[in-house]
Amino acid sequence: MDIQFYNTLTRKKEKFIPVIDGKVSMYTCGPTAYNQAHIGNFRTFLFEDVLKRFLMLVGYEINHVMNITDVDDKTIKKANNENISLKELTDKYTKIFMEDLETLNILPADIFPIATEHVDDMIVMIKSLIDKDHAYITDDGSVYFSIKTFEEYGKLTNLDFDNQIQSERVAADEYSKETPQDFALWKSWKDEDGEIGWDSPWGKGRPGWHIECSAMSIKYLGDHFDIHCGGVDNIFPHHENEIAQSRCSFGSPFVNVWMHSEHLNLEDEKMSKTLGNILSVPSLVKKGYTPESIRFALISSHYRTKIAFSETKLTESKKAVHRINEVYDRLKTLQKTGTSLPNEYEDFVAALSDDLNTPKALGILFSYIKKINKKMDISSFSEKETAMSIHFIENADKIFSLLTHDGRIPEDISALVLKRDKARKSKDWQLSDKIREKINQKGWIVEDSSDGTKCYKA
RNA sequence: GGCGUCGUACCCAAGUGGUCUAAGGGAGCAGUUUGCAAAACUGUCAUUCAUCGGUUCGAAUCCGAUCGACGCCUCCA
Repeated sequence: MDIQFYNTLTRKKEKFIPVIDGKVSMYTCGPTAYNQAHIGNFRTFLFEDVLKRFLMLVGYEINHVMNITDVDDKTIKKANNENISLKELTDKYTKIFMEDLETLNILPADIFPIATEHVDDMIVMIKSLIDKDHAYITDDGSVYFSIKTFEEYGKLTNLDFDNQIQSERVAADEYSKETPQDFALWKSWKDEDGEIGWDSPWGKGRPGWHIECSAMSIKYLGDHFDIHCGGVDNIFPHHENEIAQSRCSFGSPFVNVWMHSEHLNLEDEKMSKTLGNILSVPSLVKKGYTPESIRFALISSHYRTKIAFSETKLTESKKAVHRINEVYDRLKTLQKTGTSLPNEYEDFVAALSDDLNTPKALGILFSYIKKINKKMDISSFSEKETAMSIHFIENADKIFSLLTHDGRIPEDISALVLKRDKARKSKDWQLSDKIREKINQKGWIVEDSSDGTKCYKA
C-alpha cells in the first residue's frame, strides 16, 4: 500500500518514497530552551511522534534527529536578565522538556543535538557559503545570506519577494543588508550579549537562528534526507532559510518532504504570554487529565487543521480513551489463539497511509470496538476473534499509546478494594458502601461489573 | 496589497464527484445489566454539508460570487 504525505514544498499529497529503501531519516525542529514548552508546542511534537510510530509500525527503520536550541536572542536575553550562565538556563529547560516528553509517552529521538556544541560545524558551513558568494560579511562582522543568489528562494513559502510590500519590521532592520530579506548566518557580538559569544573568522559573535538546523541535520542525516517537520510558523522564515543555506552550501536536494502541523489555539485565542493562557503538560496532569487523554485530544484532529483546545475537549477525550481501555480489559479476560489481524486493520493502516489521517483511523478503531462489543454481548466470540481484536488494539496502541500503562493501584487502595469485596460477598452493603466512599475520597473509583470489581484513578 | 486555509448535527470531528438519506467520539434520550450507586454494553440522534448561482446523468465534494472565521508576508510549534 502506498503511503502519501502532504508536502508543503509542492502543496500536494505525494507518494512517500524514502531515499534509502526501508529506512526513514527525519529531522524535527525541537524546542528553544528558554521556557517551558506549552501544549501547543506538544501538538507538533505529538504529531511527529505519531508519524514516526506509524512509519515504524509499517516496517521502516527510523533515524530521528531533534535539535535543542540553546542559543538565540531569547535565551541570551533571559540568561543575562537572570544573571545566570546560558548553560544553566538552557540545561534547566532542556531537562523539563525531556520530562514532558516522557510524560506524554513521546518516543525520544535517536539524537538530540545541541546547538552550542555544533558552532564549529556552522562556521564551516557559513564559510562555504561565503566562498560560493551566497553570503557576505558586513562592516560589523556579521554574515548575511544573500537571497537573490538563490533562485528558488520563496518556493516553500510561496512568496514572491520581488513584489513584496515591505513590512515595517523588515524595513526597520539592519540597513547594512543588501536586500532587506537577507538573513543572518552569523551575528556579531554586541554589548548586551555579555559573556556569550564564540570566536569565528569574522570576529566574536554567535550563529544566526537558522544555521544550526541546517548544520546539524546534515551532520547526522546527510545532505539528502526524507522528512523535515515543524509547526506551520516555521515555514517562514525558518525552513525557507534552511533550504536556501543547505542547498547553496552543498548543492544537494536536502529534504524530500516538508511536513508542518497547524496550530493549537486555546478556545479561539492564540496562546500567548500576555494573555496568560499558556498551558503546560504538568499543569494539565495536575488537574487530573491523564497523558492518554491529552494525547487523544491532540490526535483526534488531523495535523493540518487547527485545534481549539479546551478542558471540555480533554474531558471528552478521557471518556473516549476509557472506552478503548474498557474493551481491552474485557478482551484480556477471554481465551485467545492465533496471531492474525481483522480486515478492519487494513482500513486502519490505509487511513494513516493517507497523510496520517488519525481521526479517520480512530473512527475505524471505534466502530470496530462497537462491533466486537456487540458480539461479546451475545457471547459468540471465538478465541481466534479475541486474539485478532487484541492484536488490532495493541497495534493501534503502538501508534496512539492510549492504553493505560501505569494503572498500578497503591497497596492501601487495593487493600480497601479487597475488604469491600469481602463485605459485598457477605451482603454487608452498609460496610461496602462505606468503604467505597473511603476509596472515593482517596481519589479512586471502584466499579462492580460482571467481570469482577474494577478500580482506577478518578 | 500579496500568498494561503477553513465554514459538516447540541459540541468535537472524518468524508473532497456516485457505495453519503454523511464515519467516529462526547452530550441527550430509551433499553439491557445491577444490592445500591456508578460504570459498562446496545439502540436512537444531519434527506443534510455557511449562503446563492453554475458545471454534471449525478456535488458536502468541482467552478464563480457573497457572507463569516483564520494564518503567513523575518519573535513563534
